[in-house]
Amino acid sequence: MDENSSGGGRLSLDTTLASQLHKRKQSVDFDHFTLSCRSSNDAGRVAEMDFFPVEKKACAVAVADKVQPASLGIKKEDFTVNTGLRLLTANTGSDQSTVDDGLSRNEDDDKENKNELVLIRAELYRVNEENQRLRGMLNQVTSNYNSLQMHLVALMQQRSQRNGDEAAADEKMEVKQHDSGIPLLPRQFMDLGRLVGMSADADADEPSNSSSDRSLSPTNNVESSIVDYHLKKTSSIVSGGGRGFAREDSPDQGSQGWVPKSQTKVVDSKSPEQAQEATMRKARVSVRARSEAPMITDGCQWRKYGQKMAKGNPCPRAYYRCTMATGCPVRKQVQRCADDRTILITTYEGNHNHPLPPAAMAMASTTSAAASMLLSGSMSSANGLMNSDFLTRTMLPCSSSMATISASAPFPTVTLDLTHSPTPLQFQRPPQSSQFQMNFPNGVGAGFGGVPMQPPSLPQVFGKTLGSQSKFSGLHSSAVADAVKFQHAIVPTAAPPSLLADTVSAATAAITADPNFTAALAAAITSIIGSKGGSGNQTSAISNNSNSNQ
DNA sequence: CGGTTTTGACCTGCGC
DNA sequence: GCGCAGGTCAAAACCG
Repeated sequence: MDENSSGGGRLSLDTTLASQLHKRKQSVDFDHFTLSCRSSNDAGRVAEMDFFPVEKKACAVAVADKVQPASLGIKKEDFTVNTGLRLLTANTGSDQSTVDDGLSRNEDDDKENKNELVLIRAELYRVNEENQRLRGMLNQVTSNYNSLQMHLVALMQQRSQRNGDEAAADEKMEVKQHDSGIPLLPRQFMDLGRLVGMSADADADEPSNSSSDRSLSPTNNVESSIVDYHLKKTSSIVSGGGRGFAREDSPDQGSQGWVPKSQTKVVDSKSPEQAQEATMRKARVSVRARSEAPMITDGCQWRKYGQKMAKGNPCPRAYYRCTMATGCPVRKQVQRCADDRTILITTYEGNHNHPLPPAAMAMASTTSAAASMLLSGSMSSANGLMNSDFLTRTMLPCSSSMATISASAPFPTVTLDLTHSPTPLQFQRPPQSSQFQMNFPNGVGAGFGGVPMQPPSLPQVFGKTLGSQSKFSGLHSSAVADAVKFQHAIVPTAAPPSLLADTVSAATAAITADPNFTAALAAAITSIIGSKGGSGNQTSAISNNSNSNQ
């Protein structure tokens, strides 16, 4: 746990506070608003920055409104406003001017100031509460929307099952559309989008976990709910078991943790179709990132349990198991790219069966979300089978983050390629660390740096964009594809609130993960303002980056 | 001394 | 059935 997070939490500030300060005639220069933050483990060190640049004043207020103390991992009692403001507001005005006015008057002013301070605190607290209440309402609405959407999907699936020829007809239509130059959405992708929405829905439907609750007490509820949704949905098909990297197919196994090989054999009585289904669900999330370090920092504790020379790669592949809780089924493989040794490929599988620290939440929820997205896609086509001939491709010039969804058997894999175009949110750890931090460019799925993302992160981002905002420039059908690659680029026209929240969260991730607070915060603000403006840089792409490892 | 890493052996699935 | 490759086990070595 990075203790800096508590210091960073004092960023929280809103318009009420600003107006109160204005009333007090403290000439707070918002053009050069200096905010101080004291790190609890770094006493005396004050990080300062020009918090509200002139041209972004308006946005800055919104930003301050969006930066939830809860999302920063701080408690309400840490919500001290006076510390930073008093110290470093450039021209503190009355407080200091009273020095010459005599002692009694000074005391009166002090009392008055204290009273006002109490009021400000109360107001701030109230606004914060209201903010969280609104978030809860938003969650509720989203939940309702998603459940309706789920109903719709279910109905549509029933319909498509009734009509066996529908799939063929759809393909014909798609080809027809393609010929006519209309951007079209392959059937699988439409289903994928919808079901991804359902993933987020499963998350949102979790009754006892409002967003505020989750943000205050980070657990793995997010990811488990997302993935459990799919696992529950397929539990009648998937009998679990199997061998190797993905043994935790069934939720029961997942919750019980690591199951010895001998025990997994018992449940291995399934038909070939079921076996195929099970295989399809061994989803992995692979992360490609440039690093000289042997391993990326994802907030979890890992124990190496094996190393192998993989075929076609001179670099050995290392196998790690999560050791944050006994029996945690999560594993990861780490290997350097054969083509470019500076690229580190980390492949995650499984879901944590224990509470995660904020630092681990980000990666866990992201990988889990990506996996669930993949699983959604794999089971979403009408017959529950992946059509390996679909190859959809769109590469947009502004896309800076890359993700490949490879559904090639036996392990469908989402590859997140972070080796392109570094962004403001990408911070390197200081040299003394043997590991490094990374973030999704533009905050999409961000949070690898080690701080909680807002719960419905990746699935929501992908789901929404896949479902409603994506534009396919073309459809390419290939019968010789040895690996199924869905390629998809997304250009949101405006950042949805959840995305913005994710961005903020990602920004806080960077802040708490990186000692260079000022730069991190600047990057965060830039990121947020960029997404608020809907300038189109909130771009996510699922593209064809072949993972040589998979 | 307990936890982690190393490394060779072993197991299983898959293709031929 | 055989060989190969991926993945895991577990004993030994290592480390703080």
